[in-house]
Amino acid sequence: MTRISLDLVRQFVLAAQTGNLSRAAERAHLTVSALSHQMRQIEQQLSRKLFDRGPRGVRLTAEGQRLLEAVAPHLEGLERALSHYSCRREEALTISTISGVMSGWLMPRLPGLVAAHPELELNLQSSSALVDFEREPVDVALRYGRGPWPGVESERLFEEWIAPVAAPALLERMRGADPNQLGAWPLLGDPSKRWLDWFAYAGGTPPARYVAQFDTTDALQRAALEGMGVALARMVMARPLIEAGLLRVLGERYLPIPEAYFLVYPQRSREHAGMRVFRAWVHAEAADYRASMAHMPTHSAAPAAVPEACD
Amino acid sequence: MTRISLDLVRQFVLAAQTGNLSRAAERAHLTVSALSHQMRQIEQQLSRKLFDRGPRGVRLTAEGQRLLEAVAPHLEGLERALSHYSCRREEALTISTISGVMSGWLMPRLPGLVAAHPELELNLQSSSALVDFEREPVDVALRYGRGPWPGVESERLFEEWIAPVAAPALLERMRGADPNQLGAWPLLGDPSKRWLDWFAYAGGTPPARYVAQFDTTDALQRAALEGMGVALARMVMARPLIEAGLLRVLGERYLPIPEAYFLVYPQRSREHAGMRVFRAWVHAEAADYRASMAHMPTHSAAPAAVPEACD
DNA sequence: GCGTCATCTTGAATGTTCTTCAAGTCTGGC
DNA sequence: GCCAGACTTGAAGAACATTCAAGATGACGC
Repeated sequence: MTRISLDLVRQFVLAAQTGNLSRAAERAHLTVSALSHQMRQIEQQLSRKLFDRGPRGVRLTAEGQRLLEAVAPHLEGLERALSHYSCRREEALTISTISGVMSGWLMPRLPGLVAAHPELELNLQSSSALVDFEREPVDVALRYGRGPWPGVESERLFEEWIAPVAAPALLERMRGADPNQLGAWPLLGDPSKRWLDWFAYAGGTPPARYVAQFDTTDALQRAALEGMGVALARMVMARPLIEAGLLRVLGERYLPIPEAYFLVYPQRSREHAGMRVFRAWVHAEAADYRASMAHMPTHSAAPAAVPEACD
Repeated sequence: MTRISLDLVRQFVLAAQTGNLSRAAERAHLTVSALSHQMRQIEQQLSRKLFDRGPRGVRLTAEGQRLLEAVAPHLEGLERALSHYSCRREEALTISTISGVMSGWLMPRLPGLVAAHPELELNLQSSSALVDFEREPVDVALRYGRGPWPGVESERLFEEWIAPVAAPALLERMRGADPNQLGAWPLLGDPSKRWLDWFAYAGGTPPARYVAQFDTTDALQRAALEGMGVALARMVMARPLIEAGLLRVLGERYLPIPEAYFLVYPQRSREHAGMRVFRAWVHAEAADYRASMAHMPTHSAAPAAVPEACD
């Protein structure tokens, strides 16, 4: 027995409840001819005559009535479930970024946006992988990398700097050590492998080994906060911690890296109600952030060997 | 928002419950590639990532899990409803014919078939319209007409005769009238308009008007039984009543007409389990019936003007 | 009985979607 | 590092869906 197409069943219910193929076809955005073919097809699949056709529309046969009663409640439940599921709140703007950027840059600034625009509804998501805008209900992402990326809009927001940071407790323990001779300090492995770049920039000898290796920036940062060692931190994430006194920068230098932060979104997001507001706000905040980072003592550094892109 | 295809939802549930696209594709009788495309499509339609793909199969994301839970019960209900509905009992042979033939010819003989073949399961349907074998779950029909009909097998069973019949009560009331002078009797209109043929065959003058007109043979027969008038009856239907004494033939003559009875069935019915048995039996019964009708006094008559075909 | 109208049907042509094929990617286990 | 299993991807071909145009049907009004 042939598998009955559920889409055909759906059309049958529509026709049955409308009682008129012409009107049902309109509702389905088809010609009456297409619907007529469909009804014939389902009758063939079921080997049953479901409608009596007449010049005043169609009437269900007894069997058609039975089928309608059997399937309509389930179909309704199914449609309702799908409707709930796929009904993204069009008014909520869905923003995605990695958790470090979320907590270190976006969240501290968001109260300003919410205060200025109470009508905005935001949906915030942390993710460690690049957003697939085709498959995921994300409207916009703050993405770290070298950009631009194909198929999406990529608007540069601000650069990134790295510097060695450590917890006050560690500094206390290493009281007599020279903060410019990092080779003698307990260093935490860098997920992005930038210690060599740092030593090339600042001079000195890299250590033969690190205290531990980490696969995410979050884990690295937590280890640094615990005083496990010196981390080569990204400023966008570390800066609030530094300003809070939870971490200290060793020395006075910051190394700019080729990666930057971008506002990334697919074409479809242009039409989103909150997109214009959010985008303008992010660019303004990024400009402020760039200005506040402008007093950093910097030199041009050689590009890092391995590019990394994260949302 | 695009309408979600229910057939895609069904495939999603299959893949989700199988937890492996390759095996699910086998179950769906597709290549894994087709299923992969489908899963991608539904993810796009819903703008959601439903699966995490891995080398050991697929795992539902949280959203995929939510969707599964939301739709699975309804889908199951729908599939069950459809399954019940479309599940013809393959072992039951569905036979259709008009009610007069059903009661006058088939039913009186069926006990013989059932006794000889207790394993047979029959589904009997009366219908006044020609069976549409494409749309209706009928395996075989006894059809009246001139045959053959396109798209189906048409096997001739036996001829048909007509004769004027009346109830004993009417005969009693018309005790002094000549049964060969029907023009003087109260005649019931014939649905097939054959009174003119009869008078051309038997002589005499048709009446200016009939007692009443009827749109079906059943109604005509009932009126005759009530003694309303003389009906021009078809023997296949009237004969049991005549043999029961409920109706009498006026005179000694029977007029053969061009229409006959056929066994009609679509190609697909050849494979039906009970078809061979039923078909052989019907042909044997038809042969017996033809033999029993062979002693009827008959002449060749002009063909009737309007052909009629009924199952 | 005839004409009109609304509705549905039908077959063929055209457009769209689905499936397969072939090549590729990814990951875990050895 | 290699291999196998599982899934992905784009293009080609197959299958299906829809439209178009002509036709059929039945109810209604004249």
